[in-house]
Amino acid sequence: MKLQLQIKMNEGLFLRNPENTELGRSIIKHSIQLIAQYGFEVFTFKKLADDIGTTESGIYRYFENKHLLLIYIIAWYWCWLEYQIIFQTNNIVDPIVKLKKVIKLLATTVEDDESTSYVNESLLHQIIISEGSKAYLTKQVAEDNKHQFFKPYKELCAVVGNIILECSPKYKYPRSLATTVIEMAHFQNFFMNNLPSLTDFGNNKTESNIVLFLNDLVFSTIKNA
Amino acid sequence: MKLQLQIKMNEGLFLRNPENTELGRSIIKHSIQLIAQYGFEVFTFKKLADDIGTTESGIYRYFENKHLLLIYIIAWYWCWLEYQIIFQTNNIVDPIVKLKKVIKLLATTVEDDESTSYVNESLLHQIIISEGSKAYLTKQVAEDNKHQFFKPYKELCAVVGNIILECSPKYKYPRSLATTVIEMAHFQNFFMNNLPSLTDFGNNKTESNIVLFLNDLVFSTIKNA
DNA sequence: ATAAAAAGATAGTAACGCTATCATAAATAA
DNA sequence: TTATTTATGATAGCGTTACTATCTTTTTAT
Repeated sequence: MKLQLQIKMNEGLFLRNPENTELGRSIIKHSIQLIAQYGFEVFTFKKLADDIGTTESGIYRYFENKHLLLIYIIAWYWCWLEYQIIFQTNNIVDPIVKLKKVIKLLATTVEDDESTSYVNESLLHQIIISEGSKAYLTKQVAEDNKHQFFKPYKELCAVVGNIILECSPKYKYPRSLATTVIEMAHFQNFFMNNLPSLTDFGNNKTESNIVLFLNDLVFSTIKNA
Repeated sequence: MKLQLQIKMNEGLFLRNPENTELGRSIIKHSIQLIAQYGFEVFTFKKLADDIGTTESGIYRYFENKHLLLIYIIAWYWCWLEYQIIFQTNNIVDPIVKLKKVIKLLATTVEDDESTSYVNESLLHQIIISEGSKAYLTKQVAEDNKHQFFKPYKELCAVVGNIILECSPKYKYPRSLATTVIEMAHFQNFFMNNLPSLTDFGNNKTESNIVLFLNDLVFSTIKNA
């Protein structure tokens, strides 16, 4: 059995749906590669066009600008991750086991998902770590938010927040703790690999250490409620 | 008595020391205003030059590019904040009281410091919230780190981490917890004001709520060690 | 076979991110 | 005081970025 996973994206993010055409899928695939390689600031539509073997105008028919393309691929990742979390925690009764699983999924590099042919989740995970917050840390955040561009991220936070509440119904800050865990799953990873003295993982740079840190943080906090 | 606070900045950040000349101080002052107003992406040296009443070449004599200027003003803020923390926690014996004071300083909007004439700390605090992580979330982070551009941030984290250790000598992740508190002091603020459903402060958007959240997070965690 | 949709090709434009040069004004040293 | 460095101002130029526009060719659906 081979299933294809389709994610329904917000229509305001693109001019033409990239999932429907060969060129569109190519844009997604190559933009993930190039943003991971160059970083978002250095990435341009010209480079993307050259890499694909098309022209800038070809890209502009799909995305208004590179900021919306970034939001698109990041939103895609949050959708995909939420699905992973729901799928992988399904049938787990104990909310504590569930929350541990979620933390592990958040803080661990993903393997490339075969059911999404033109998306490399592993590269995308790297992009989330280095570029993720650039999606909303802008002056247009209110405008973008009105268009619901951050809904997938919000939904993921809601899912994580609800599991936190299952574990500890009296805890007062489930959503802020959820965003803390999600952001720190990525920031601690970035710091560990780039500015290790900001972390306690300098001697042993493994993701499992980040998981241990986050587990300790979360469960100490909610136990205390 | 009127003291002038001088902060010794890393010489690699500038071509000509902006603190030593009228134009240099004007560049710092106006860049803080403009970055706060436009956001870093939209901010340009041309706009800065027009705002000051000089030319682009004037700016380029002080800073190689806008990225280094951003790092400069952010590093300046971390230096200033570390000084504030050391000053304001001086003579406090109880490390728990000290740590609470630190969290408050991190998460609360500062008033403009009179002893630093050309820097508006309140605007700078806004810049830290919205643009702070853009200083290091780049592909040049290793290069910039070699030049010690992030030393002030690291030092601040070390100071906070040490106070955490004073409170709880057995706690295993003092530095990661320090970066978590510092980053979340700013991210929760950004979320509260721009994407409030990511936090638990939607009904009552005050910084004191963020302080309460962070206090609960930190003290639950280290108590548990 | 025909129409519609998608892609390719090319051109153009304002702004951005610089570098270079030359003139002038202000501070300082001989 | 004169000479000289140092800082600033003014202008020009260049390759790239971030688009917009138009026209042609190819692919796909009816």
